[in-house]
Amino acid sequence: MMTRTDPPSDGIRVAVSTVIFSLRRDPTTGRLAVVLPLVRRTRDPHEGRWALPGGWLDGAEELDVAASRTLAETTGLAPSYLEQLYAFGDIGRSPGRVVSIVYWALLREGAQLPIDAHNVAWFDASDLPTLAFDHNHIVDYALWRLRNKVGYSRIAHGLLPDLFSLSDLREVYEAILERDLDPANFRRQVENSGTLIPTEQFRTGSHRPARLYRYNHDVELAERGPLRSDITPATAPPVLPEKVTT
Amino acid sequence: MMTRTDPPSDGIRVAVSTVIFSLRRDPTTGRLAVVLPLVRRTRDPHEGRWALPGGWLDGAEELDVAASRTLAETTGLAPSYLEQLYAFGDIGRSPGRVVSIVYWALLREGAQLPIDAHNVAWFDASDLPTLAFDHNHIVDYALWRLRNKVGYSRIAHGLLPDLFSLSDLREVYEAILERDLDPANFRRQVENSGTLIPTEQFRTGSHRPARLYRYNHDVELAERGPLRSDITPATAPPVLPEKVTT
DNA sequence: ACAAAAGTGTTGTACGTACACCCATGA
DNA sequence: TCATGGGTGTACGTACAACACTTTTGT
Repeated sequence: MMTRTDPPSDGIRVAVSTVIFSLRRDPTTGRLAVVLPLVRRTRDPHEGRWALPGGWLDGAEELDVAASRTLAETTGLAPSYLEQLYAFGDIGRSPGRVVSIVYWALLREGAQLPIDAHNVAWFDASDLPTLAFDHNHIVDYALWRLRNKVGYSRIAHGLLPDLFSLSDLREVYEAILERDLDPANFRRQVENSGTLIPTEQFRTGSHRPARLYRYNHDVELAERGPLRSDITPATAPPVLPEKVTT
Repeated sequence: MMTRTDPPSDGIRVAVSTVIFSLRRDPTTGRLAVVLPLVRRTRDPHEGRWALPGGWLDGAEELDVAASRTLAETTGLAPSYLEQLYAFGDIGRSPGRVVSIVYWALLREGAQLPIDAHNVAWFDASDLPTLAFDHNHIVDYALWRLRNKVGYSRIAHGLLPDLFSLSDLREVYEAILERDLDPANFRRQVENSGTLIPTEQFRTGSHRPARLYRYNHDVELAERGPLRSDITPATAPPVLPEKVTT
């Protein structure tokens, strides 16, 4: 960059938004569902519409810090996983020229909004209203990434507490993928992956007690390639498609 | 975004850069290698160092258009594939605050630089000098993405001409993955993928003639999820059955 | 005892890998 | 004819989907 002439910063503004996923159990069906918090806009563009939490990037603030701040301000909680999703910068997506660096994050199941949270609410990811700006599109993409990534990484653990049963974990997968998985096969796959540490604790209360497992922190939650080399050296696969000029 | 107070555009500037991959046959070993064009910086930050082609984002220019312009200005050619890589925005990566939206692109084999190209040169991707800014890091990440993506998409075709033999295609994979593949197994895998159309043309000239194939354009070069919904309607995300690497 | 979830066993299919082997051409 | 890359056949191992089956609890 900065190879050409030097007329920078037109009226271009940089924002940071975050798609925050968590899980909530539907009281009627008893099944887990992917939910996300949205904030109601209280000012000009798209006032009254629900939108992703976010804000302008501070000139002295790292991108991921800005995303975390977003999260703290809306949910009062720290994400268990945070990853850059995409930079959305289409000309027509907002009045003026706004480039939004969008992150996506996971919260452990059962996260509660702070009681003083006004204009913030949880929505079922598969049943969203029309959102502000291109945020429906952004959520669609984030969901696609989530569903993809759950297939080749262990991010599902980012939605669970420290101790969980294999059924808990399977339910997370089923909620994300929106289809049932075979309990027997699921057990074997996850047991052979070497990422779970069995404990001697069991969840009792109904039927046969289920052994509780703990996540093996020696293995990263998700491979990220050479990004943030201070966290992940190098190994497996990520994902992210787009644009074909062929 | 834009949910908070409204003090936008600090001194933040937005740049667009592109990592452009192509292939070149090493004259001595006869093997294909991944190469990319770099430009020598002629002004202040990191003057004299090699850097990724790029420039400031124009306020009226779409992100991918800016990336394509970059490509045209440096190589004079149109990319066969273009995809956003990542938004790099660390505070210390450049004097002032610069957020770089980085794309990566593919050029068909044998692309030539325009004869008037000064301060532009091709480099072997696995043998780069110290580049300006964090560009070594960026290229590492782009290479990682390329190697990953070649495993689950057909982007390798973006590096080949219209007609190619199976050996040509295999050589592309071998160059990207930096390891030899079994010709017999490679043939079957790619034949069973349904993405190649055999022609009645053969490449003659040495030994047994090799049948030439054409890329089946009914199949996308790479899965792209819900991005650019004008191209990908609402149906066709990726593959990904059960698989749990948790 | 019964229902239901926890957990084990077994089998068939699909697919990748390794490698032996035949085919067609230029020199 | 021989060398070489093009192309086919086959056998083995792993991974996974399907599903029958056993175990352990609460009621």
